[in-house]
Amino acid sequence: MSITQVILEAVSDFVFEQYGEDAPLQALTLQKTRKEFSGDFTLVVFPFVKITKVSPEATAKLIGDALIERVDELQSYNVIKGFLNLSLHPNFWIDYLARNSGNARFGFRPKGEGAPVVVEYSSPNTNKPLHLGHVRNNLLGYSVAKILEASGRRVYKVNLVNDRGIHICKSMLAWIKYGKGRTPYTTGMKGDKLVGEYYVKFETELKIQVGELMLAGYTDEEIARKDAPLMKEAQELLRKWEDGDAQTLAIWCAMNGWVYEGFNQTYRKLGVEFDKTYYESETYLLGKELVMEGLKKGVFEKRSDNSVWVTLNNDPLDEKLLLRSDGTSVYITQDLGTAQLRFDDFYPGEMIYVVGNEQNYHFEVLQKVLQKLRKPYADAVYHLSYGMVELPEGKMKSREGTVVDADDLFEEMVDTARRTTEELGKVQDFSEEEKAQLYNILGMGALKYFILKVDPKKNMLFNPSESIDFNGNTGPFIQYTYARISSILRMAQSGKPLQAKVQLAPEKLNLLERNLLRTIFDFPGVVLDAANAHSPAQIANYAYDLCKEYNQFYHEHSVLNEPDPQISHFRVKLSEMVSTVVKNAMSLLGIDVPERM
RNA sequence: GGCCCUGUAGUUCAACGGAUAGAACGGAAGUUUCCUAAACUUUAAAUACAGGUUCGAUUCCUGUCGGGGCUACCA
Repeated sequence: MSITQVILEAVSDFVFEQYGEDAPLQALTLQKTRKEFSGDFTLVVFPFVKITKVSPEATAKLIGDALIERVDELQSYNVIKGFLNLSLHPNFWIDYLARNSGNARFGFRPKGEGAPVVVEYSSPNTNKPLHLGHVRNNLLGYSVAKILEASGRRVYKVNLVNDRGIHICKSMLAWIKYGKGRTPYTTGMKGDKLVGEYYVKFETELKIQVGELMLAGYTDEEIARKDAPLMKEAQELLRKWEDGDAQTLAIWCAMNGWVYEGFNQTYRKLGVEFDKTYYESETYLLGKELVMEGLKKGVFEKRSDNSVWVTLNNDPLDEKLLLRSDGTSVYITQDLGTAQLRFDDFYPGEMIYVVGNEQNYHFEVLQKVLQKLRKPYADAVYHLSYGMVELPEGKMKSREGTVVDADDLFEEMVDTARRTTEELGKVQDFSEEEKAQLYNILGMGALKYFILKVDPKKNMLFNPSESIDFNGNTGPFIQYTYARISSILRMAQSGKPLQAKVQLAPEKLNLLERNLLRTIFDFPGVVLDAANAHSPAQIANYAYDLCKEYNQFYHEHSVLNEPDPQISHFRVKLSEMVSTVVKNAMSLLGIDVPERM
């Protein structure tokens, strides 16, 4: 039982024994004592006043006295207004370090036996290269998966590639017409970039045709778009594809292959990975079957034109199309199929979809449709909805060319890391390979931290003209703290392994050391909270706080130059513990930490 | 129109309904014979507005105003 449980149990025992009432459950929580007051844990006593019938101060004193008597680890308490600040005996903290020192998995739970979680993220289209929006998605998905794993869940990371549909046919068509047989191998271009070019080419050529049609008498641009020869051809290509036309499929395969090679490069750079990749081309048919199932069950309806619809909330305005009149599937059709497939593959207790908040409605609909189908996994669907990444001038728009390309961004970050590091001149003895590795760790770390420290559900702003900072509340700040500790540990060992034993006379424990231990103590709980909230931001903020505190300690107190050998060794072990927590926290964000920088 | 999200220093982000709303960047002023100054210290600067619930509201509720998204036989 953890010390917080011990204390809270003592509180509730005391209240019950003394007043014959159960303490309000909501009141039985401890918070971290704020810096400006002395103490480790704080109990807010206002909710107890009703029971004790005395003032908040008197109530706090009553509970405080009772706790001192009942909990051995407690040394003292103080009362400020209705706040009861509890201080543990220094021995508790010294012992806490001793108990956890050397545990490389501190803060992580072992894998549990419960139902697994499936986390879908990334989910790219094969007609466009990845951009900053995808970067947020990938980082969030990967990190949430890691955090859930650390909280003891079994996790499967899956990707769902949108590899079919009219948009793919557009880039195929443009490549057939204008591509002159260009390939990534003949041009040296990254595959996703090459294919993306033809998607753009389709749009520009289409625009020309639409312009001609408008001149020829069309009044509605929408209709002109639909009637344009290129659009007709694209639709024809889609029909050929669905009919299994060999030549069409061959081109489709080849072009998607190029794209996957490109994506994989980007994924490698990002450091994300998947346990399984689904392709829409392989799941949309199952989706159609589910629609048929719904028709049989009578929860969907077929119209005279053969299209299939579902009515939600008994509201005729809330009708959604599930199958087009020509029998082809729409977005939600294949999502029904993949949900089923995923359930059959993993029997998950939770299916997390990392998808932007512009699709909130879509996922509401998906869940309701699954409920109508009475699928056992309907309630397991969880949409991890995240806000968009905005530029100073607003939303990224591919048409206006304001999209921030993922690969370009990575390159810029790594380049900034190189320049910054070279200016500081601390790693001149590094080999070229070590340097390249370091710049990558730092540049990508800065980017990942920048994105993950923001609450997922909030929109965030990215300003391309101001590069991401390397000072202050940033990834490199945290990496720097880690590198500094590593340096101390190297020197402390200097050949021989560190003495494992932690011991210290209680009166020698100073305030900053105590603060650090108090913060380290919180890490396992932060991991669980972050898992419940699906929020890497909580991990990021925690890591920053810890590093901030360590840097203060580092500035105030010397570790290796401390004359008292017991204190010096204690500080080495404390530093080692901090570095473990920092490394573990950053690993949950998918961020590497360097031994030197 | 309907539905959903969101509004905190100049800027980018924090704050299970709890104490004097925290950081960072930028601004101002400092710290290096001492384990890495990508650090540390000091300083000015914010809860859009109006009600309500509560011992206590940035947080919950209502309204107004501002920003974003969705409301396709696109994905």
